[in-house]
Amino acid sequence: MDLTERKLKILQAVIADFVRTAEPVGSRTISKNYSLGSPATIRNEMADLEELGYLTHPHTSSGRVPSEKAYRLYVNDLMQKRELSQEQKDAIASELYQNVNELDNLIERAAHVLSEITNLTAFALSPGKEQDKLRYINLLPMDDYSVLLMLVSDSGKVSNTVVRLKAPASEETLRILAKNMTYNYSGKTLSEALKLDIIENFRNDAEAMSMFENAIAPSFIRTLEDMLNVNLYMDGLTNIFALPEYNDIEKARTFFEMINRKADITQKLISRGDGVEITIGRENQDADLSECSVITATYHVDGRLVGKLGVIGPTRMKYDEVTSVVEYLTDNISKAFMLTEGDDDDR
Amino acid sequence: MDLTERKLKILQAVIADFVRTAEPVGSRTISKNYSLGSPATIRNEMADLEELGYLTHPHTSSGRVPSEKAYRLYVNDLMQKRELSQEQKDAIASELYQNVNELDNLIERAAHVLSEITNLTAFALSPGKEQDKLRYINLLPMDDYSVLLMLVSDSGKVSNTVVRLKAPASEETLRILAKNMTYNYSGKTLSEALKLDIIENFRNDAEAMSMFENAIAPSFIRTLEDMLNVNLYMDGLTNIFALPEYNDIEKARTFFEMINRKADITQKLISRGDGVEITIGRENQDADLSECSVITATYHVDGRLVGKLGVIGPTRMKYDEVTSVVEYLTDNISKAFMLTEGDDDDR
DNA sequence: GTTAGCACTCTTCTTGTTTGAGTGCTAATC
DNA sequence: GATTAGCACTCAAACAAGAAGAGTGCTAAC
Repeated sequence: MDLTERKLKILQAVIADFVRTAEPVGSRTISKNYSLGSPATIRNEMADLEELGYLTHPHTSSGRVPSEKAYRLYVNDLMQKRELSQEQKDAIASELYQNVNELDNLIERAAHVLSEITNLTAFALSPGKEQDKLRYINLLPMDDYSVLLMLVSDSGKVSNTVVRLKAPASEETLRILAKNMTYNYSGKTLSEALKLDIIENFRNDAEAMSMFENAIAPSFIRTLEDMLNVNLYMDGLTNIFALPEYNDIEKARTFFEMINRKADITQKLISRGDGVEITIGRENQDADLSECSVITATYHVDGRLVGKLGVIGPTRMKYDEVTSVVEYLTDNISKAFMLTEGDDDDR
Repeated sequence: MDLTERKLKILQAVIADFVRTAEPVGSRTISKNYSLGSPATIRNEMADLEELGYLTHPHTSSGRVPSEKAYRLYVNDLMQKRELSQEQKDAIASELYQNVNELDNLIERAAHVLSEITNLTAFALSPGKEQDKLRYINLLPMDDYSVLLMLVSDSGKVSNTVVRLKAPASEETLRILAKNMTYNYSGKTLSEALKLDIIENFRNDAEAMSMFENAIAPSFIRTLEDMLNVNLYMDGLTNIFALPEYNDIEKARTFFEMINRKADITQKLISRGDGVEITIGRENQDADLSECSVITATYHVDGRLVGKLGVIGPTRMKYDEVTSVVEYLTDNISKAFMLTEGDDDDR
């Protein structure tokens, strides 16, 4: 089912025009702007392309619109990587190469600049921390009845919980507890720590044991889970208002409601493949995404922490440009993280 | 300019009907549903009310719509506090009385339940930390060239930054630095700490001094600022799609764009009065808010930490109900915070 | 002071018409 | 045999005219 040279060119022209204008593309337009033959010839070719499933017809007397199959062909075989413009690179640099307190902060900025450049809705997932190891555990007295439980992992992720006690704890007890917890958990990965039988280790100290069991342990688990949580950042939600696809208030509404189910989105993102992945229209399974395309890529930090970022938009999108930007961004996140930290020295 | 009893009743009826239906209210409707006289009488009264500025006329042959002045009168003099329904109380309880790691978490939930109950866009501002005192300062070695700077305030707020060093630091140096910082800053409020001349204190230790000046100090300031930041939580953004006021895509767009300028919103909220504050339409100053009403209230935690929460919606809103809910919520946040923490013991 | 009646206004809905972009097909042309 | 000109046909979108309906303001009667 190989397409002739001309058919490919016409298909590409239709895609290019439609992506730009969002209007069905007629034979006249193609004939005028690309020298591929007369309108009649183009029409014949288009009819063939339609029969092959690459183009569709909103109604008898309108121009052609690329099908998902056409976009897929374009993405797989036709499109070429684009070099980013200097402005785009600058925008990314000035957004990423700032001082950040936390890696999450950087990820958030990445989503921001991504949405600005692509004019689409962007999102980024903070790195999964499964492989993080506990590095520091402390119990800090706040007042008589409350203690701050603090955990730090070796990637610098900090999580903490205020624990309420039924009875005041002596500083000594807290010190022992913290020391004991450090001894038992430090160096373990977060997921390992969650699995250990945490009570076992305090058999020989009744007071510590009781406090640990009743108050600390549940908070400890909760804090570990909190550290494991990945965060989803989104930006550019209002960009869709500029798209004719979402001129219909109902469409806009469904989009926002879909994008608001953060847990779903997170899940969907996590389960996507590594590297750049493009899913078009109904390839996305989800009915709410059946008219959208999603482009994601995986970034690495330290060669160990791994997260995802990408955009979501109508199937009519600049696949070449967006793919290039997403790829460029993921390549630069790790670098940016190292550098921005280094910057502190120069302040 | 005192209104007669009947005029007041008619005005109230118009408001009630318009709030419910979003359609201009005609004299027939009022006459039918409230026994206040014949349509003709009502019409005469309405004409008077219009002259007095309480009602307006979209066009000659349509019913009346309450003006901002009418809503203001209603809010000030006519409306009565409503007792929350049991379901509403339950919804709030089940949302607030959960385990939370941080106060911010609770605030976020408050915004969530507020938007669910009112069907409007809700927001909540985490407490200002100006009065928080530094309780704990530590420097934790991560690897040879990076150190985790960690600050804890007495309200349990934790903030941290990974600091990159140019030269490796001995544990001893870090210990001394941390001790020194603790000595100098512990017990100071965050704002005080920001103002102190932080270099002065290390005159007598060249190595510590140099490291502090070059690497730690800037991060220290940044971390303090980070702790002082208030967070803005929003929920129920998509609720506006259900409102006829936002059937127009342009209106929806402006709303979202306005709500997306988080810094502006935060600023605007902070500058609002204490207690319950209601601003109607153009009372909000901001042009983007000229067709909205905003209801906010202040909550307290520990009698010291203070934040705000509220809703934003069209001027046509259930002022009585929303006010009651907002008030009820702020009253319960402090209680909930204490209780949820106590719950840990029972786990 | 209140109300019935009626002419009038203005929006909204429906229906019909026009316009224009674009197709498919046939026949002529290269 | 592929390409192109020509033409009839289709359909959406834009526009206009008319009908329906809700509601008003005013006058005159109660």
